[in-house]
This record gives sequence, C-alpha cells and structure tokens, in this order.
Amino acid sequence: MNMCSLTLPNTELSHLSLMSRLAEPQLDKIQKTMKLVSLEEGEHLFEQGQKADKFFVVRRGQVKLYRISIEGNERVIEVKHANEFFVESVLFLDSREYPISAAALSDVELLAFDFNTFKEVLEESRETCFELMSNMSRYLRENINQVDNLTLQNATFRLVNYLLQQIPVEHQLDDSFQIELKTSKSIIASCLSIQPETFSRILRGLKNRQLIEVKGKLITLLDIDGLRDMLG
Amino acid sequence: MNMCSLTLPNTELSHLSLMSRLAEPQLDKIQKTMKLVSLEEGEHLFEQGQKADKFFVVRRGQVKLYRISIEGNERVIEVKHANEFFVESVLFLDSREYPISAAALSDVELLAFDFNTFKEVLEESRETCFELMSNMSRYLRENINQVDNLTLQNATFRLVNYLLQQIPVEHQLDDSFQIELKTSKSIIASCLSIQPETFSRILRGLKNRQLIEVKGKLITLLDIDGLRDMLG
DNA sequence: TTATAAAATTGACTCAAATCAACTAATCAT
DNA sequence: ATGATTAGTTGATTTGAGTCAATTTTATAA
Repeated sequence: MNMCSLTLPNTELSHLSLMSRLAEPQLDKIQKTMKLVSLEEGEHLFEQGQKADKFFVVRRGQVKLYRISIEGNERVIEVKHANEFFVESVLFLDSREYPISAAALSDVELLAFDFNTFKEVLEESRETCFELMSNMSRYLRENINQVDNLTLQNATFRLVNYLLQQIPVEHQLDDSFQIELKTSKSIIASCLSIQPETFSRILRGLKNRQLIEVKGKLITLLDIDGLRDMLG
Repeated sequence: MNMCSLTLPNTELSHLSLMSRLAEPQLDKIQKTMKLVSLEEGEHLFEQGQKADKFFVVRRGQVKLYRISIEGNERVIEVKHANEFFVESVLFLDSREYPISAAALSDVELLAFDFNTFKEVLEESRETCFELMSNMSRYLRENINQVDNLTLQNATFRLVNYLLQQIPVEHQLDDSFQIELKTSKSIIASCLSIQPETFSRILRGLKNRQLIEVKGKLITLLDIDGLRDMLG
C-alpha cells in the first residue's frame, strides 16, 4: 500500500457527492489531510475489527468489501467502483472499528479522508450532514432489500434480479441488452450468496430457455420481458 | 387507530435518545405537532410503499416491522419495544415511502413525530443530527451482521446467537441465566428467518444436550459456556 | 368451567442448493 | 508458444431446512 499527500483542484473534489455541498475553506481543510492511496491487485486495505480513522472514495479500479466467517468462508458484501464512497458511516460508530474488510480487486487508486477532519467539517456544514444522512438511509433501505432477497427469494430470482438491475435507465424499455460483467463471476456469485457452481448452472438454465446468451463476461439479455416475468 | 394531540412535560420528551439534545424552543416545536397514537393488538400502522410523513417511538407495547414477499410470506424484520424509535431514517429517502410495514403485536401506545417539523429542528440542532447519524450507523452495522448470519451461519447458530444476546450485560459472566421471551416463538423464528417447526426442533436439540431448559416462554440457559462454544 | 381458537410440537417427506470431484477454458508469466 | 495458475463448467451426491399433515399444548372467549 502506497499512501501519499496530493493536492487536487477543489472543483474536482467537489464533484464527489459527499463533498459537493462544501465551501472553499472546508474543501481546503479536507485537502490538507486527505491522502492518495494506491493498492496493487489483491492488496488489503483494512481488516474487520481494525481501528478506523479514515473513509474512502474510489478514483480508479475496484474494491471488494467482504467478511470472513468462523469456518473461513468469504462473503463479498459489495464491490465499489469509481466515485463510490465506503465506510463513511463508521465515523459515527462509538467503537470506531471497521465492521468489514476491504481489498483491491484490481490495481486501485483511492482518496482517504480523515474521520476527525471530516467530523469538524460536518459541524460547519449542515448540508453535508444531510447529504451523509441521505446516503446512509439509502444504504439502509438497500440492506433491507438484500435481506429480503436472501430470505424470501431463491437463487435464480436473485441472479435474474441482479442481471435486470444492470440495465441502465436509458435502456429500461429495450427488448434486449448486452451486459459486460465488471468483475469475475465468482465475485458476483458471492455478492448474491450463491456458490460458483450454482451460479453457473443457473446461467445455463437461462441460456437453455433462450432468455440470455453468455460469452465469457458478456451476457446478452435476449428476452428482458421474459426475465422480468420470472420475478413475479 | 386512534390519533390525538397531547402535551408532555418537556423533560419526559427529552429522555428519548433522539430528542435528548434539543433545547426548549425546539422541544416546544415538536410538542405542537406530535401525536399520541393508540393501536389495538393486530392493528396496522402503515404498509410498505405508503407515503411517509411521520416517524415513531414506542411508549407502551410492541410493534412488529415486517415485509410480505410476492408469494405472500411474511418476514418479521424486527420487533420494537418501549423507548425505541423506528422509520426515522425514512426522513432522508428521496421517495419518502415506508420501505416496510408495521403492525401492533399487543395494545400499543406510540408518539408520532412529523417529518417536516423534525427536519426543521435538525437544521437548528447539529447535535441531534449527530445523534441521528449515530443511530443510523448502528442500524447499518446491525444489518451487515444480520446478512452475515443469514448467509454464513446455519439456523442453529442464529438461534443460539439470539439466545446469548438476550443476556443483559450485568449477567454476562454468569454460568446460567433465565430468559423470558418477549414475543411468541413464531415471531422470533421469523426474525431469525427460521420456520416455526425448525425453531422448535432446534430448541429440542439444545434441550437434549442439556444446554437449555424450556417452559413456555421461559428459557433457561443451563450452560452458557457450552452455548458460546457452539458459535466457534 | 368448557368450548374454541391459536401456538407449538412432532414425524414423514421433499427439495434447493451445497459439497465433492473431475474436467475444461481462460489468463498469466516466463 | 508453453507450462502453470486461476476461473468456470458439469456431473454425482449429500444435506439443512422447508413443507405437509397430524397432534398436543396453551391461551382466550363464552
């Protein structure tokens, strides 16, 4: 892990959602304490339980957030891409411990923000507080949905649901659409709490029913309406 | 559902965690718009998808937060007891729709707080913002833990984990402890995403291994260390 | 108290998805 | 290009927990 200071134009910083409501003096304050973090593929950023003093935004590459069970099984919770923040909500946990682990899926560049500095800035910017709360309430709703999917829905439902969510808004009305998976199939399987073998079998099943076509990381949704019907 | 205005002494209001950082004028503002809600056992408070304009705190009784799947199966997400807030984080969802349904498990008395009034108050009280964010980050962490339990842990683990969590801090070091379940076994089973039949079978298994004793709603943990060992 | 409904238990059976094992395809370093 | 490592696929088998059905126990109302 390589960590160094850097100075960005304030305009670039303020394009990040959480920083967009800040005035110049606050942006300056954050600039002074933020770091550029570079990770190589596979490198760990932090481990679950570790004392937390920073939160992050992805500049380049992909970061895997995950947990390890007692028996040593890994479950990927989420993969973070460019411009997405993570562990910002840990700032308000009394324990200030990361509740998850993070590692680089590819070569990665991150910005790391100091918790204490950001808390000071929050004291001065009600709008940023509101921005952060809006983030957190969205995460919460997502989480409820995910628990729902895990408990009330079977593996096929979850996978089809995932595929349909990959269609960008501007193509929602299309009949078919080609998706390029951003990570390996096993990572996606883990996010959906499905074993790679089962993931593969479900894809084959959908292929047999002419609903999709699979070529490596390219998945063509041939019959989007048909897929939607499967969700009930 | 019976809803009426009422005036409480500000001191009583300020004993509630979310209201504890407010000054008198803000408490007055909230008093003016808050309502006392009374529900009979089984009555519904709101449904998933309904437009949200209030959040609540329990004064008396138990409220069940739940979701219904497409096939009509109910899953209880959480049961809220006296002094616990719920759906306060919906204030910051752009859609302002309740993401879950709520119903009374017993005769219930709630305080209902108006979202818009509370948002105005938040503008004036940074400390209350921080209090709310601290709530939300705790919920988030809980949620991650729950997803974890659902995906990485089996039903027995989840149930034993639940039982051990019922031991209050001051009895953490005891060898044995008697729990009185606050709701029916089927509600608890649903919270843990276990069918009532399976729940019952697991309890029997633990009883056979001399780890617990069951008499209706009273569960005696006979061998707490033994139970802890099961969690690995 | 008795009748009735609701909650909890138990057994028999089923099934979705995990595991285990073998193999193929793709990717990477030399 | 070539061997080696990793990712993905397929088949055979197992299993944890769900479902269905029948009781028993407990709670509630008449």
